[in-house]
Amino acid sequence: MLHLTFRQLSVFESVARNLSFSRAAEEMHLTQPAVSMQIKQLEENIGLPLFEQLGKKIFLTEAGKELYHYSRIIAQQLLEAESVLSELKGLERGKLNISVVSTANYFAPQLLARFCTDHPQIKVSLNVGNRESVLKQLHDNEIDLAILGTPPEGIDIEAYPFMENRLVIIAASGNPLADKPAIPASRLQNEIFIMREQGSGTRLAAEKYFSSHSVQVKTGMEMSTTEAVKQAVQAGMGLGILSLDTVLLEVETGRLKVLDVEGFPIIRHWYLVHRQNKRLSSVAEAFKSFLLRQAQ
Amino acid sequence: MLHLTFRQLSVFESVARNLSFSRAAEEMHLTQPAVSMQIKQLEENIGLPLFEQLGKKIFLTEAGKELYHYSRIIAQQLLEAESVLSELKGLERGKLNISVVSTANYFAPQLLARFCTDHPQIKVSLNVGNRESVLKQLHDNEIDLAILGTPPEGIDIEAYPFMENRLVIIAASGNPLADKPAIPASRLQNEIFIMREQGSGTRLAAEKYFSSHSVQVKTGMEMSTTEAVKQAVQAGMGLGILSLDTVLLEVETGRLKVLDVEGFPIIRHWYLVHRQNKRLSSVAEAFKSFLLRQAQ
DNA sequence: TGTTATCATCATCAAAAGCTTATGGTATAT
DNA sequence: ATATACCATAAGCTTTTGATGATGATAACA
Repeated sequence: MLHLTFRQLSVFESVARNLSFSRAAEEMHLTQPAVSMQIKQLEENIGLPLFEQLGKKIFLTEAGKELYHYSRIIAQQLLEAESVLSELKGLERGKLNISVVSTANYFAPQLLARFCTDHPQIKVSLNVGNRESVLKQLHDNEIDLAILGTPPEGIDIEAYPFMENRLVIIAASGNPLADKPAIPASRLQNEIFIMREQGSGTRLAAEKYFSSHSVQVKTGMEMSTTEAVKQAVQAGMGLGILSLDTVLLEVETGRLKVLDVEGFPIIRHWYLVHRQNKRLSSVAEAFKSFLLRQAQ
Repeated sequence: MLHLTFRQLSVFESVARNLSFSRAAEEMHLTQPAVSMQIKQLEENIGLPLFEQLGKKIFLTEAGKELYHYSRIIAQQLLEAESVLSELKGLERGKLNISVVSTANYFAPQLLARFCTDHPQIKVSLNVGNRESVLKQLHDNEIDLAILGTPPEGIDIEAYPFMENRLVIIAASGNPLADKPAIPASRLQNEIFIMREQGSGTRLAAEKYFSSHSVQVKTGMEMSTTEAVKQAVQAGMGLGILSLDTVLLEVETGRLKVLDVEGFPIIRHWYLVHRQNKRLSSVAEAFKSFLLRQAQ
């Protein structure tokens, strides 16, 4: 196996370029014997002469020419690596791997878009999934950051709230409760609620509300997506509890109504989450502080 | 400037491939702390973490992935360089730069062809020129070897005779001297000779012959090429003195006759020549000994 | 012919590179 | 809860590396 050193190669490159040991020595701020020694060692390593001296002049041997070729390629690659890495050090380049729960998909893209405008060279990989799959990705270290409505229990996690997550009760615009002010919790007794599936953060919060207000509601209908809940509510099949963020558009256009129920909106938060001890890339770090600035 | 070592890179490559410090240590016959230290130094050099540890597992950071990419390219180039150089060490590859004086062009190609048959991978650059230009190339170190009829005077040269160079007097087939046996030197008195230009080795030898045999000949016609001399002689314009090697074909077909003159053929030699202290490539060395074997 | 430019060699020294062993911390698995 | 698998860190040692300055040899140059 060839055991060269970068030092040897770069000295060699200089000598080959200048076709002079002395010039190379000057260029590298060395004495001439130092250069001679490096070249000698290199030649011993390789087992072939690289230069030949005829009179005052030196020439590259065939082997020297070949090595010069490779040493330039290698130097080139090193330079390139250096520049890529130093870009990575700053914020000029890099990739942000982030996953968000599907509910967050209603606002996360805008946030990312704003971030990308500030850092145009950055690549983003945004994953949308249900809570479970996002947590798995986090655990498998496939992503740098995640956005969740409820930080997971595991101690291995750091979670930062960065935005309010207002849960509201929505109804179709034709619902009798629509536009009624100050609806008491008890009025919800026996109402039909379209819910997300078991395990969703929103659902947990809703159930906590119902039990703490001692209200029994009918929760037979389970939808696996927020969109399905909205559709069902809009069709008048019952009431829904959702993040305000996910229904902004429908409320604005009057297709859905937000009910003014006692104890609502339930104010929760969106959390930016990453594994503890995770060494965030500078990009991820930047996005994190970008989001946390939003918190104020 | 990035100051990496190949050691660091190769250890890094192993760790990145195994995604384990301990496996890499085994693979490289090192202890695990040794690996840790190499990686740590590498990370310090670069200024970025290359791995992150989450629990038992380690992962490449973004920077690590980039560096892995480059380290593989560089390793690849090194391997390639290694193989090219080791081929150069043997006789599998390489280039032979040789120049011959134009006269030698009548036999040099055959010699080269035979040599190439034995070493098919070798590239040959054959240059044909007059003596002056060949000597200049030798001096400028543009060629490894040269073939000359007369070794130059300079002390800076090594010359090896390897083949007889018989100078003969030729005449057109209709010449009255043709086929006469044992022509005395005096018979040449006042004959017209077609000669090569001043400075050619052949001409020098011829003039030496004439003066030592006290013969005056007419040497008005100077030709700059051997071919021109042959044509002129064939046309009956006079006699010529040339290397036997250059007229073999014409003698065989009867177009030219070799005269049986006293003191002829003048036996000289073809010389293989290179600069003193020249570090011959293994190919050149091989060709040299190939030619010298011909000498026997 | 002497002067100059250029590379090789030698003796010597300081710095660093590179290891190993021992030990410690932490997350995972049992 | 304990054991295990991993990596980090520290101390100490040897070897290698990289340089320097002095000196020498040789070929080109003037």
